Amino acid sequence: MSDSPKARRSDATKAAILAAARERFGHDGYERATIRAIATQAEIDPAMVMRYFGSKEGLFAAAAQFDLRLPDLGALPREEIGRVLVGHFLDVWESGDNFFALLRAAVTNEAAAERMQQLFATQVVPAIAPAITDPKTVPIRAGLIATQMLGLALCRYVLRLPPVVALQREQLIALIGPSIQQRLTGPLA
Amino acid sequence: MSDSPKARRSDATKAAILAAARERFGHDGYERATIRAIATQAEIDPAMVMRYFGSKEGLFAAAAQFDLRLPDLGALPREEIGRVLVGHFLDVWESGDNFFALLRAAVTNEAAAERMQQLFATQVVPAIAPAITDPKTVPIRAGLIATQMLGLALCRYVLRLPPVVALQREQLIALIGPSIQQRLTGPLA
DNA sequence: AGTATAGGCCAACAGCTGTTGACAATCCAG
DNA sequence: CTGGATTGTCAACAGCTGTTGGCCTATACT
Repeated sequence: MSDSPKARRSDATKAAILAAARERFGHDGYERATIRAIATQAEIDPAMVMRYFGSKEGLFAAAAQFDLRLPDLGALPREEIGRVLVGHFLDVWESGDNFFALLRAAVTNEAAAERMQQLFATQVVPAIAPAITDPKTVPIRAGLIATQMLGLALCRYVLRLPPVVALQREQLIALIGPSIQQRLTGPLA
Repeated sequence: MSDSPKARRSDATKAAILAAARERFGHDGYERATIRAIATQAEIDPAMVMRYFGSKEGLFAAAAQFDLRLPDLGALPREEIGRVLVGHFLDVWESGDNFFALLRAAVTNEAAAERMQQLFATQVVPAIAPAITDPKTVPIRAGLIATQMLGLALCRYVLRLPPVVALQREQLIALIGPSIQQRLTGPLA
């Protein structure tokens, strides 16, 4: 409540646009999500989107800033880290933040893919680092964990492979948690 | 050479269109790959695409039929199956077949996602089955393997996360092969 | 009060999209 | 050679896209 110079009246509109944008981008992907559809859902005029965000790319850049809110792994019992991580990722995907917007867009849009790389480098790698003894192996371990977690999200929420959809939260944690744990604290090969 | 009634002269054109379609769909995704761009690359008129494939959807359906050519896992030493599978998947992704066309499209296109489910059910599950002792666990094990392998392709070839790109073929086989092996022959949880 | 300014809407633009139909060229059987 | 079918080209369509500038209204400041 200190870093906001003035509470402009348009902030509510901006927020509505951003919320609608995350939903449309997440549901339709970057190309099929039209500014007109986003504006209609936000109950404003398409021209407002251009006024506040400059262009469709600008809107996406603003809508694709996410905070994974990864927990402090150093404060956890070492054997539980894997399971906690899996549970946390499931929470993120099933939250209303529409993380799908970034994933769906990153697959067909170069700029979105770069944003995904940034998110990996600035949030995933640092969060995972304290759980790993040999600092040199941090990027590789983080990368391998990303393949498993993003692959899970891809198969479960995007492609909806039936056996992966059928698994319940607790089963997923029990099945994948140990694998993640292995990537963190086990030998690399 | 028996099921082809006549070798029509247009078969070459059809093949050129399909090749160009796989490349454009794979590089740009379903929405951004335009019929005009595909036709230009195939050096024919856009109208030919409509004549031979009916619509853009029809073209994609024809272009998105892939054969993973999965090896007979029953003929392999049990301990090598994981590594062989990882190597084979890397081959598939790096082959000229543009399997990316299906993956990229499946993320933003519902019909393509269903095709991916079909491919999983008709090729991956049956191929993996002979390596698994308890038949009841086949779909779950196949699903978990899919999350790891598709996640690897996503992070390495689509998102291009630097640590995952940096790993070489042999390293990937050494790192991920045992995990796949575990999913196949190890205990489920 | 009056006025500058921010918030919002409308209509229109140029460009691209998938798709279509009419027309020309080539091939092949009789 | 003749006639029909197969290949191919061209131009155009209706619709949708991101984006723009003008215009009106309501708020906030002096």
